[in-house]
Parts: sequence; structure tokens; C-alpha cells
Amino acid sequence: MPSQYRPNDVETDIYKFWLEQNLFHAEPDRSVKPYCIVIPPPNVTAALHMGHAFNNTLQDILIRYHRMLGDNTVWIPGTDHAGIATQTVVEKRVLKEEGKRRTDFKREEFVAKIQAWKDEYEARILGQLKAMGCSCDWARTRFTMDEICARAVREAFFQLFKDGLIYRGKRLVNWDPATGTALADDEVEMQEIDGFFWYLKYPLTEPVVIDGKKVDHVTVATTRPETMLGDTAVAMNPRDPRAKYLVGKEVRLPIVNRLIPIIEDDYVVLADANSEDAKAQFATGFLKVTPAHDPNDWEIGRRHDLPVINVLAPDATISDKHGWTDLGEANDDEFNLIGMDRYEAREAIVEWFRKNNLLEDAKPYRHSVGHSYRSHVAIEPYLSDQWYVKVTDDRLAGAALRTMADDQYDPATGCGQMRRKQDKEWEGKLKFFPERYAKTFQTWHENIRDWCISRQLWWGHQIPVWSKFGRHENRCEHGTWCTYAETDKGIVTYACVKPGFEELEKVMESEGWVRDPDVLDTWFSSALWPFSTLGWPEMTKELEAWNPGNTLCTAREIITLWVSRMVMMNLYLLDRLPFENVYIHAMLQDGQGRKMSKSLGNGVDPLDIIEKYGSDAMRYSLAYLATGTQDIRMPVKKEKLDDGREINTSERFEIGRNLANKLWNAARFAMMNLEDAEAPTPLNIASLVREDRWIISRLNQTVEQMTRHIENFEFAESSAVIYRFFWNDFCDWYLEWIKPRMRQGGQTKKQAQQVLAFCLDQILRVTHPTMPYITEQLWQYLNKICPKRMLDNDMVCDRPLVVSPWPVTDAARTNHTIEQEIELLQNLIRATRDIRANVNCIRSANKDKSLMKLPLAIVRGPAEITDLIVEATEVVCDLGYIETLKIDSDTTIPSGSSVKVVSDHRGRNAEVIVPLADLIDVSQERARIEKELAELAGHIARSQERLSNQNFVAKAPPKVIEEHRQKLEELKTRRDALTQALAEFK
RNA sequence: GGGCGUUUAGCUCAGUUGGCUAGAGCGCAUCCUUGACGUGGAUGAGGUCAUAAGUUCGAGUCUUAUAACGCCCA
Repeated sequence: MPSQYRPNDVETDIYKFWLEQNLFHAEPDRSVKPYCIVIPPPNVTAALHMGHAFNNTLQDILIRYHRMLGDNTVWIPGTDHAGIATQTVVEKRVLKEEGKRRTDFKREEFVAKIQAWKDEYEARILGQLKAMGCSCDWARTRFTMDEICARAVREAFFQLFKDGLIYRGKRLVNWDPATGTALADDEVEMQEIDGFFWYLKYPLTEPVVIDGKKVDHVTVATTRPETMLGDTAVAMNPRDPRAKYLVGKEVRLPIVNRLIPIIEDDYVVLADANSEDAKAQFATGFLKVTPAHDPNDWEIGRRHDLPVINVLAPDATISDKHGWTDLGEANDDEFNLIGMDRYEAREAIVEWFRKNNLLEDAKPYRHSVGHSYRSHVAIEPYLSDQWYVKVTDDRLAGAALRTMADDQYDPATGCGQMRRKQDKEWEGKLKFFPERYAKTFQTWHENIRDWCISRQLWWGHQIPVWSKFGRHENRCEHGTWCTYAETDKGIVTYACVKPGFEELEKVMESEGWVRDPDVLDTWFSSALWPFSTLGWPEMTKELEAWNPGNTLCTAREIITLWVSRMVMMNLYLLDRLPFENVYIHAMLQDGQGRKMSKSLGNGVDPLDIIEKYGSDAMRYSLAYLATGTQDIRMPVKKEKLDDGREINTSERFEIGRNLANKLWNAARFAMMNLEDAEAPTPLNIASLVREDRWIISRLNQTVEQMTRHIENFEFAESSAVIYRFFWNDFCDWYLEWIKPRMRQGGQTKKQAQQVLAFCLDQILRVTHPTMPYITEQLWQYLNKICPKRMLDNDMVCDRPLVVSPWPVTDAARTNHTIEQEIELLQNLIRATRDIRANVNCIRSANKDKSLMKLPLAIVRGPAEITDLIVEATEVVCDLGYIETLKIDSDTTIPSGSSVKVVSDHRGRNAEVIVPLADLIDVSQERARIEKELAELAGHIARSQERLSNQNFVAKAPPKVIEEHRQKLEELKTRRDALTQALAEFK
């Protein structure tokens, strides 16, 4: 074994070993408790980043832990086709490399290009997951567009369609003019934009007299003047005093010369310059109503039955081809808006109003504008025909709310009727960790709107609906399901075809049926992931065993996009939950609190970190960061490698690397000392020496805590617990403690060997889920050297660690008395180390050689303490760097001594006296003692003050008072000892 | 605008039902190449726990307000 751990030498071989032994694979087995996680399928758009590494590390910890528990454990891997994102990336690449656009290709040709990209990135992503050590069941790898998932999509679509939960609607959608597709509400990002409120005058057809003043126009305020071309009304609030004069009158819409009515609607904000509401400050009281280009106006239009005039083409240029006919002056020879981009048109229109003295004002205004999360251009509310899932239906949104655990559901929202339980097994079973995220889930479903699922893209599941004019009946008994719609050109039949009827599809197409060219929103296939991956709609054994799964592990921005939809779909199609626990982890940010992103160049590549620090180091470091907070900061550092590459890295991974190295070396030490170990005999723990019982007690509690923390998704805590035990208890103390016994040989050595082997065994087991590679490697060494290492049985360890059992705890092994005794000895040793360090500090300042050991230390104190120390004399001398340890309860403090006080848990105190006169110029020690005395005096004063407070004594619990009394006693003893010592300085 | 989170040592973070002389890792300082590990060991310095008010015998912890930063939803 080399003295430094070199992860890259170990990891590849170990991973290969796991795969060759097929240890990640599981078959459904109803006799064993199931445990299943489906991976949040990474987008094939790009390689994985550190956020993925974080997400997957935590999943692998859960999976490996449950596999060790003996559960029938499976982790289903796979990738997501990520419709709009992947298509956009490939479009950009093709434009750059070939100078061609998507529309220069046939659909199949272009989809083939995207497919090639997908193949490349899917392979990369799966390779990255393997490098991270993820123990996925690779034989079950899925892709959201593979045949199995595609069949699930077709089946789900058909069922929802047949049940009236998918419908076609003409609505305003969030339109991305750059990519030419509709977006779901949650694919729109709000961005603050510096813009203007433009004040446009619309002339009245007949002037009106209000309060004796003649009024010949109304002024509307708008941030999007170009939409005025599609105005079909001006609205006022009925409470506006001017309303009674104006409502019912008409204005002549400038440019277009359309006559439009003035109507009243409560939605209109009253003008109020003093209001705190920015809208009211900027408002004029008159609202231009453009139903085709604004969602609120759309609603007003519906209430008042207004015409809907669409003045834009899908690329957001002004157009008379999409429903606009009364162009007026908009296409004069010198003033032609047709074909202008929306922003050009905005300027031209404002300019027109200015020229014609109809621009009253323009005020700068900062407001939020929706932008496409993909193309980042401003979205345009746009009227179009789209397919919707009626998620507002009680069977979907209502059911989702009913899954929420009672203690996480907030009944005070006024939506209680949606929650009325129906005696389903899954009601009240869904839990969020941390629980605050339940609120996001609840609010989303209480305010949900129907889900637009069609996307005008080529990359995705094409919508399985064929249409034809006229009214046509269903074909075969079950092959199609039809719905009908009235249009300008007569009735249209929409036929959804069931999966497995490909022949029928061909027949229909030959008869003039046309398939909808659009594809489904990516999240539609993702929503089916927990069961499409298991073979649904076939009722496979896998589906029966692993759906519902156990835990979904994801990021919080996915709660609405994905978690909600998986819950609704699984409930509707299978009448059960996709999973019971939702663990939401933090977002990784750089040192300045910014999201890691390609454009900022602050991302850290997991493969770079694995190369530099090792996979285990990365995993441990990430798990160690997984606290319950929303964000995690990871200061990023640029570094140039030997081969000239520049990478982003972070010092935060050093903790993992150091731990791996320490683990390697502690195991190396242990195994060097186990080479001659004899076969163990069952041990009676009560008969073991104190330090053996101590480490067994500490270990037992560590395993208990680790188990509890992993069960509760407290990864930072579980990581810290093993770190503290392994480093601070096992390495710093236990290994040091047994070194003399190993030299000594005989029975004491034999017992130490047995306890040592057992501890190492248990440490490797509990560390394995977090650091799988190094623990598996060390485990195999240990299996060779010392296959029998249990304390109370002679079980042989010869299986790989990945499938070895998680340790069982035993309350009888925890011994608090022993732990308190060891703590006292540790305090004594620390006291003499401290004195030695001070002595050496002074000696070094005076150019004297530093001391290896203090010649003499004297302990003065009650027998309860000194008896213990006598027993441990050898080790106290060894670890405390003392030549001779004397116990003398009657001693007086020699001139020029350093004194420390150690206390046991009962508050009994002993003094450690170290004569220094021969070692240093004691006047320097005197200064130190005086300083310490001054500090002590402060503490004592505060402590006495508290204890003399009658209120404290009367009201505080007796236990607390007793603790403070003890503390004060200890402080006083320390003060007295130091005072005596000081008195000896002449 | 609504919701959530964060603010504790130079940096990154812990801190359970209020009982604290406020902890860890890194960094820093001093010492140590005694054969597991210098990616190590020993010791130490470093904090008016964002601000203000309140509840309480007692507040980093509970309440209210304020500020800064961040995320989610409109």
C-alpha cells in the first residue's frame, strides 16, 4: 500500500469490479422490502455540472445505504430529451458550422442531427455518472424518447384525451418569437426592464363636457404602444367619476381609424398620483384593451364580447395575415408598418403619435417583462390553437393536494374544498424535506392553470392526434377517440390514436387525415418517468415492486415543473403516488452567491474535480455541504494544470481529499498491525480495558447517529459525524492509545487487534455510501488479512462491501461512565501538552532546544480522580509527553510551576503541577499565569452574579443551577491553584 | 407585489425543545521530519452571533420591526 492515497489508480478498477459482479442490478422481489429511486433524468443538452454531481451523490448515498440495509434496491438511470433546449443548441451549432437554418432541412433530416447530438451527450452523461461512482442499475437505463417511454406517452395521452382531460383551446399563450413556440407559464422568466409608459391620446368621435370642460379625447397609458393596432375597446373603472359621461361613447383609434367603444370594467386601475402602487401612479384611468395581445385584456374581451384582432405574425413582426383587416393608414406608401419588427413598430408608432400631436407624455418606467428561459427574448402573449391538459380538474390538482401530509398542509388558504379526502390509500402520504417546500407545492396547485402541452418544435414526441374536416366517427372499437370543434371553415374532427395502431394511422393518412405537426412539452414525458421507466402501461413486475418509489431527490425550481406533474400523472393513471418523500437539496453557487453557469464561466466540472481530488473526495465534500439551507456557496478558483489546461476548482474539496488520505493511512496502519492477528475469540465487552470499551461505545453511538441522519436526509450531519468519530476519536486517540500495546504484545495486543479490526470494519461500512471507492478497496484488503472480525461471532467477511450489511447497533455497548473517565484522561493529557507547548514556545524564543518531554508532572486531587490516573499512567505519560508522573495529594506547589485544573463530570477537580524552574526563565510563565488569572476573575464574577440572582435561583430548573454551581467551583479551584502557583514565583 | 431563505471567526458553514466561558474545516501563528498519514501531529490567536426593540431569571436560539443579499411565484 502506498503512503498516499491515489484515487485515480483505484477508482476505475473498483467500478469495473462492481459492474462485472453485476452488483447494482436488482430484480423485483416481492418478499423483500423495496427501495426505488428514479434519477431526475439529466438533459441531453450538455454535460453534467457540479449541481448534477451534488444531486446524484446524495441519491447514491441513499441507494447504497438501502442496499446495505438489505432492501430490494434499485436506482433507475436515464436521460431527458429536453425538447426546446436541445433543439435550440443544435440549431445554433448547425448555423455556426454549416450556415444553415432548421428550415433548410426536411424534418427527418434535422431530427437526425439532433439525434446524433443526443447520442453523443447521452454517452458522456452516463460516463460521468459512472465516474462519480453512481450505483445505478444500468440495464434499466431509459431515455424519455426511447420506445418504452414513447409508448407510455402515447398511452397516457390517449387516456387523458379520452377522459376529456386534454383539450384544444384557442388562447393567449406565452409565445417565444425567437424559437417560434409556445411556452408553459413556468418556462417564462421575469426580468426587470427599463422602459417607458407612453401616453397616447385617442380622439372621441363626439366631444363630451365634463365639469364644464370640453373633452375631445381620452389618454391611455401603455408600455407596448405597438399593440394599439389591435385595440378593440378603451376601458374605465365604473367608480371613475368621469365614467358616467364617457362609457358608451366611442373613440377613433389613431392610425387604424377603427371605431372602438369605451366600456367599464372593475379591472381598470384608478389614476392616483399619490398611491403607493406604481400602476396607479402611472395610470390615466383609461385602459386600452387589446384582447389578442395581453392576457388581462383577453379576459376583459371575454367579459365584454369584444372582437379579437391579432396584428402580429409568429415572429413578432406586424402582420395583416393573422386576423387583421382594417389597416387604415398603417400601410400607406410613406408609413408602412407591415413587416416591421415589434420594436421598430413601437418607435414608428410613437413617432407617428408625436407628429400628429397625439403623444401626451412619455415617462420612464421599470417593470418586469417575461422572457423565454431558452432564447431569453421577451415573450409575446400570442393567440393560437394549442393542446392543454386540464390540470385544474379535481382529479389532477385536487388529488395532488390530497396527497400532502397533514402536518405539512396549511389549511388556512381558503382552498380546503380541493383537499376533501376521498379515502384513498395515498392521501396524506407525500412528504417534503425540508418541510418548508411543501408550501411551494401547495400554492402551486391551489393557483394552477391549465397546462399548455403543445410545442411548435421538431424534437420531441409528436402529438398523436390526426384531424380532418367534417364529422367522422371513431374507427375501431378502441383504436381512436374523437373530439370535434367548430371552426370558420366548418367542423373539424380530432382523432387521437391509441398506441399499437400504426396500420390504422397509415390508412387514415391515405384518407386525408393530417397529423398535428407539433410535439409535446418535454415535461409531459418527464411526468410519466416514475412508471414509464418501469414498463407502464404493461403491468410489469418492476412496476408492481417499485412504483410507488421512495424518494425523489431534486432541486427546488423543479417542484412545479416536474414534481407536481409526476404526482398528478401517477395518481391519475395508476392510482398511486410516484414516491412518498421529496428531498429538495440546495443550489450550488459560486463565492459571490451567483448561480454557476456557462455564461459566467464560474462552473466547476465534476470530471476536473474527480481528476484532481478523486471521486470520493468530491462526493464527501458535497455531502458535507448538504445542509438544510437553500443555497451553498463554493468559492471558485482558476487553476492551470501541468498539461496547460485551465480549470475551475475549489478549495472546498480539500476536506474530502484529506479525509480519504487519512482513511487510507489509518487503514494502512491498522492492517500493518493486523498481519499477525490470530483468529478472534468472542469477546466479553465488559472484560475489555477502558479504552477498548470507550471506542466501542463511541462507535456504537456514531453508527446510531449516522443511521438517523441518513434516514432524515441530513447529509451534512451524517458526514460530520463520521468525520469526527474517525478522525478525532479513532485516529487522534484510539490509535495512539493502542500503539504501546501493539509493541507490548501478548493478550493486550490480541484484544487491541480484535477491537481495531472491528472498528475499521464498521468505519468502512458506514463510510461506504459516501466514499464508495476507497472503502471498497480497503475492505478487500481487510477481507484478505482479517476476514473474521466481529466482536461476538465468527462471521467471515468475504463479500464486496457494496453488498455487505449496514452495521447493527447495540445499546448495551454505549457506556457513558467509561466515556466520562476517558474524557478526564484526555483533559489531563491536553493540560500537560498545553504546558509543554508553552514551555517550548518560550525556549524557542530564547533559542533553547525544544523539549521532547516534560521531566515531571504531579497530580494533586481526590482519590476518585487519581485512582483513574494511576491506572493509566503509562499512556498519560506517552500521550502527554511526560517523563515521570507523580500522584501526590499532599504536595505543595514547588517554586516556579505551571498549574492546570482538570475536572471530572461530577465537578471534582484535580490539579496538574509541572515544575518549570529548570526548564525556562519562569518570569515569562508568571506573566502568562497573571493573564489567565485576570480572565478567570471575570468569569467568576459573572458566575457569582448569576447564582446570587434570586430570580435565577427561584425560577431556573435545579439541574441548570447545579451545573452553574459546579462550574463556579471549578473556576474557583483553578483560580486558587493559579494563585498558589503565582505565590511561589519570587 | 406575494412567498421562502440567508446574515455567527479572514473564508465556507454547524449551533437540537432558550441554560454558552458560542463550535468545526480551511486559512493564520508557534512548535514537531518519535517508522499510518506534512493531504500529518501538538498548541494557540481570532467573534459586542446584521441592526433595533420586546418576552424571559437567562436570547445566537423565541416575538416584532428594519437593512442587505439570494431564490421561487406573480
